[in-house]
Amino acid sequence: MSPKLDEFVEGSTSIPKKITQENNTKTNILFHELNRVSNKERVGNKVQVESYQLKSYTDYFILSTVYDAKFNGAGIKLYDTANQRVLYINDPYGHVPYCLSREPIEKLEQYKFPKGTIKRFESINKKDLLASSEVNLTKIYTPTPSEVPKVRDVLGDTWESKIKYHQNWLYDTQLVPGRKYWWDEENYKFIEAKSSTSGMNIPDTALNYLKQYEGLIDVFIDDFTQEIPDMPVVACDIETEYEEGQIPQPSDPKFRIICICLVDNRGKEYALVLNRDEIDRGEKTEIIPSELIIERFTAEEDLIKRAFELLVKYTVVTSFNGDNFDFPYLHERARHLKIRETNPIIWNKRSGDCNFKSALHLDLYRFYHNIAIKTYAFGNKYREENLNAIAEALLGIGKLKISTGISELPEWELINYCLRDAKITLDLLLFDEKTPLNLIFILSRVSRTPIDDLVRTSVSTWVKSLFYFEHRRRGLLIPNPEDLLIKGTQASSEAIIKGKKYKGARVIDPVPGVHFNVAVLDFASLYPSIIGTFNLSYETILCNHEKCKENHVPQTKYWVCQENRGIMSDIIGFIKDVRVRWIKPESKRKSSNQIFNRILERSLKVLINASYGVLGSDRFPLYCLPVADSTTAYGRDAIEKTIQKAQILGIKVLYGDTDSVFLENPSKQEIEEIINWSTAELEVSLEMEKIYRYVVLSERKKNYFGVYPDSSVDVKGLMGKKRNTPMFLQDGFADVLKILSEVHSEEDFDIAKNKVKELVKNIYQKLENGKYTGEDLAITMQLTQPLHAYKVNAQHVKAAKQLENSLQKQYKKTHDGNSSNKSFIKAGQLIKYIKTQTDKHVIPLELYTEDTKIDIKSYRSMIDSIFDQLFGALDIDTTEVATGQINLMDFFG
DNA sequence: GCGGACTGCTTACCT
DNA sequence: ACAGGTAAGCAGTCCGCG
Repeated sequence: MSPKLDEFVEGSTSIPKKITQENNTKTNILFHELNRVSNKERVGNKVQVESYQLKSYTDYFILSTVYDAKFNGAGIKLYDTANQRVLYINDPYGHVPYCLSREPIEKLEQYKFPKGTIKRFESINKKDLLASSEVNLTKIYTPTPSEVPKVRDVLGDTWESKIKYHQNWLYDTQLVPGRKYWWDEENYKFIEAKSSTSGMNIPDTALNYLKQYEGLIDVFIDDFTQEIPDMPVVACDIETEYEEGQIPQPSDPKFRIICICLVDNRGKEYALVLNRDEIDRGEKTEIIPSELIIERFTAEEDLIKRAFELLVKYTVVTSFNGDNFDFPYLHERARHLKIRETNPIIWNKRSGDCNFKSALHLDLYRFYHNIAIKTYAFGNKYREENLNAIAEALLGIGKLKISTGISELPEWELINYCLRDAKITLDLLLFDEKTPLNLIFILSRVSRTPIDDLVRTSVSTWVKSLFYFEHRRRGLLIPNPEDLLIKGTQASSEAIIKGKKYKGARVIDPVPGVHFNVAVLDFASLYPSIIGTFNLSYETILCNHEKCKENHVPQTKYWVCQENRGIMSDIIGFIKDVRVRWIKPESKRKSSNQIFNRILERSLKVLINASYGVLGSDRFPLYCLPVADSTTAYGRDAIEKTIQKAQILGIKVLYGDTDSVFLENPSKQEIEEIINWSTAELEVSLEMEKIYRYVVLSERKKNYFGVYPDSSVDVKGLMGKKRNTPMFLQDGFADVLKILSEVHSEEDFDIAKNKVKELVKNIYQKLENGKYTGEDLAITMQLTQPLHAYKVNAQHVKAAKQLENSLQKQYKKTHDGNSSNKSFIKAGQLIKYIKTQTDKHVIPLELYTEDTKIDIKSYRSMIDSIFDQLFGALDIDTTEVATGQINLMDFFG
């Protein structure tokens, strides 16, 4: 029973007869012979076809799936560990696309479907959680995935018809991307491979908790314990020529590619450069490493071909913005130069994605741009999402500064520049023992999202995928978004912010002043814990059981089911408990797996923290308002009860936000008592988060700073920290904090205050005397919309408009009076401007000159407000001055 | 015509 | 295209002033 390998070579469009044998009705998976397993690599004009056969007892990692239109079925990318190659195979299971209808076959047969829409009908049973009963459904098979929308058009009501085919394939086969499989030659299917590194046993303490999650641990265990393969990775960066004011674009690839750098994780570095007579070689600098292989080309075609030849050797190709620039440009430039046949890049113009058949493409711009990754995985360490900012924040090195435009750069400098970009790109995927790559793998496994989709999509897609996969595993009908609306579209609470759907967290009024010895307790993963503990899920909220109505959600009119475990609470609770009961303690223990465990912990945190948010988003396909509304209601209840408890114990609560309480000088016993009480009474675990030597609170919420016992400072929300504060003030603020961090007692404050006085006086003087540069004074603000979309002519918008005008004028000058039809200033861009005494009150930094009249008054009031925030609070305990209302000028004289 | 009270827009932060 | 809550600055508007 040996598979015929060449049955499906390129160009063949017929489907083998065996595929029609739709047997195995038990699992609804269709088997046929493995039709084609080949990995093509073309070198030069020769086409090499490497026939390949899946072997038994070989480790294959499933990387991703796609819909392969040529084959009309799923295409699967496997990583073959034995040969360190990516294999692209077509669906060996013979899965057929479908959607579901509630109508019986007889009824469906009366409908008129466009010709060729229906393959066949099949009657099946599934469990409908909303009806809490079995339902009879008809599975409507279609020839290709593109007929599914046509079925929907005719029937109106269909289920599971909006799931992407390549993802649906994974849910049906229950194969998990990122995980390791063996090929079972006898049965023509993948089987789970034994993990060589599953040495990580679950400690009994954790296991006791995880037992309650019926069988989930068996299903997910390999996600957490399996090793991640060591694959050949290459980072790629290209440089092109360009003209002033014209950014090279794939849609018009008129500029030459002058340099391509490739850096891999096996120590190889390539610089492919175009010989240009007009360009100086320049001086070879020391920065260029000796192991760098430099290849020079006279013809751009040869340079590109060589890049292709190198790229196809790798399993993972990584880039920074390769989806939107490097690879589409390379693709189109190759087409422009008529070298189509060796082009390994697959550019999906509609989605904007670039892929390789023989490799995974991971565009790090898209990954780091992901807000959940940015906040939960990297703790907001980088504030801007460009290569330089991210690399500087995470690696400590940024892009190279260059002396002139790319086009005019001496060759050595060009190589250095391009090489640096490729190097930091590689590092951004592999730093800290491959933290980002491992993060991608684990998230992909747990969320059941193909790896290349994972990098390009946001948490809502990941959580959706996880929920869908689990519905399918349990034989449950996946509800349509409309089905969930029966639970109510009107919130039970009223939001404090206008335009929001429901009420959120509770923020406690701070007690202004300086407080020594403050303990901060917080609830561990408050919202996920609530969802898990209180059984919140779309089918359990407002359930049909009369008895459950007693189990009401505090501060709302909702109740929650006590009979059945909710699917959402089960999954979210499970992952939360894996994290807090098992992985988190493990990641603090010294072991050979410690770094891996830390990454694992962070991956779970990303999923967990985002899971509540998606439930409250009306764009999420399993959006359920009462669930989100209840989650925050339980949250408010928890923090309010904790404050009451503290007060009963006689401990002063100084502040609290959402899931935290700041306690004034509590004893160890008191802390312990509150923590024990909360575990028992609230069923949500409260933890000791941190202790401040002292904390300075103002009358403002979400604004404070605390000093730890080791003198490090924790600043929250203060203006001095915000990025739209001019640099001279951010610096001044940092200096003041440094002085304050050295304060140990109330007496120290007097000394510190004198130092601070001097410092602030100095800032005033420097401002008056014009000692600050434009950079120092510039206010940086993000333009979140395109210029024309603004309703209000805000200052940063005014500045951006001035800059746009000036750039247009400049363009006109260099292009014979033709004005550019595109705008130079785009949404998302940061605008730097300076406050002036000109008619518009602002000027963009780019147009600032020595002669520009600064609006000193404005800047002075900025100094006032920034330091008022600090001293308003400081003065309360140290002097008897009233809260925060003193003007700094009066105060410092 | 001008300033204060007010609302709404915008950004950046906190949890 | 994950949530709501808070602070701050400014633009724009209305109102009262006779």
